[in-house]
Amino acid sequence: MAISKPTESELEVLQVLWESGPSTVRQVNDQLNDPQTTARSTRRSTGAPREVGYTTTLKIMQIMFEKGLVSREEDGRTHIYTAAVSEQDTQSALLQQFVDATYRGSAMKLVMQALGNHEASPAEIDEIKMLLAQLEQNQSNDDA
Amino acid sequence: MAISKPTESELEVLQVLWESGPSTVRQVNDQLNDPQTTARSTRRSTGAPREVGYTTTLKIMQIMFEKGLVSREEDGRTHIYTAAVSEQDTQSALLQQFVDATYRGSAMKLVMQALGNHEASPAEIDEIKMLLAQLEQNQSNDDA
DNA sequence: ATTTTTCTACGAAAAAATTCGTAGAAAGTT
DNA sequence: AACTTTCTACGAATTTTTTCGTAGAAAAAT
Repeated sequence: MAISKPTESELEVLQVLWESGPSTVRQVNDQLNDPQTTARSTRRSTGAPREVGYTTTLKIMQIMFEKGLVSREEDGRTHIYTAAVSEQDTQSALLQQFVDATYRGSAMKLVMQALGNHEASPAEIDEIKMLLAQLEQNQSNDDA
Repeated sequence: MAISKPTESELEVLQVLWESGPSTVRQVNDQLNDPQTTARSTRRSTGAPREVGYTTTLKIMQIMFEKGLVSREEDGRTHIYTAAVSEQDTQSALLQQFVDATYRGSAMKLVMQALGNHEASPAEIDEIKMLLAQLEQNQSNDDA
């Protein structure tokens, strides 16, 4: 089955779970409200860093549980939530949708723009070069 | 002022306007309902290719007009709509948000994944190499 | 000239996503 | 033991986005 697309809020929760590992609702909610945290980009950039209510986060995580995006385990009175979808797979799925919706399917256009916008470090550039070399390698193998 | 983030549907309309140029509501709606068209990826991939009603498209475009996402000109009884935001700028803005939301700000991770997933052609790889060379060039210039 | 089609405008229903209040149970505090 | 805090569950209000029905004017077709 395909990965059910998480909403914006659900993705924020997943980011926390991926980054911090299994967590309680309280821990996730604290992270979301922590202005230091790198996640919660959308909210952060939109002016006032509004507080997310605890029950709001709870509700979202309960919905995610129903959808199978997270699993949970009882620990006494509280629940410990764990991401049930991998970061890689989710990112891939979202990336595909994003490329289709925003770049009409042209992944290359996206790559070029991302590279152009981002100001890559030499190390990063080298990393990409290596990946490219690898891709070329595979290509000639396919021909043989 | 920052570009107001278009919704999914609004983006679909923009794609048509960017691709086909100034158009009437009728033309845009026809495009959206044309299964040949490359746009409307999200909808297409989601099972049945449901028809979008004319007044639905009309309404969306009217809202976009109010938001300033499109401009329009009267031509007799009908309106001819034109994208009021550039494809480049919009893509850049959306890309930024997407990178933040999905890759916690790491554009490189996105680039690597996009390249890995996509199966690039030799020509495309060359193009990227050139861009990389250019980026390196700029970098050494910065040092001087 | 009458009928049919094709527009826009408008409002509001429907659907999706987010937010939060309240209640009750369990744990922790004083 | 009484009080306060901290959980979950649940339902519902809010907000955002999408969809469409209806009305009336203009144009086109018969």
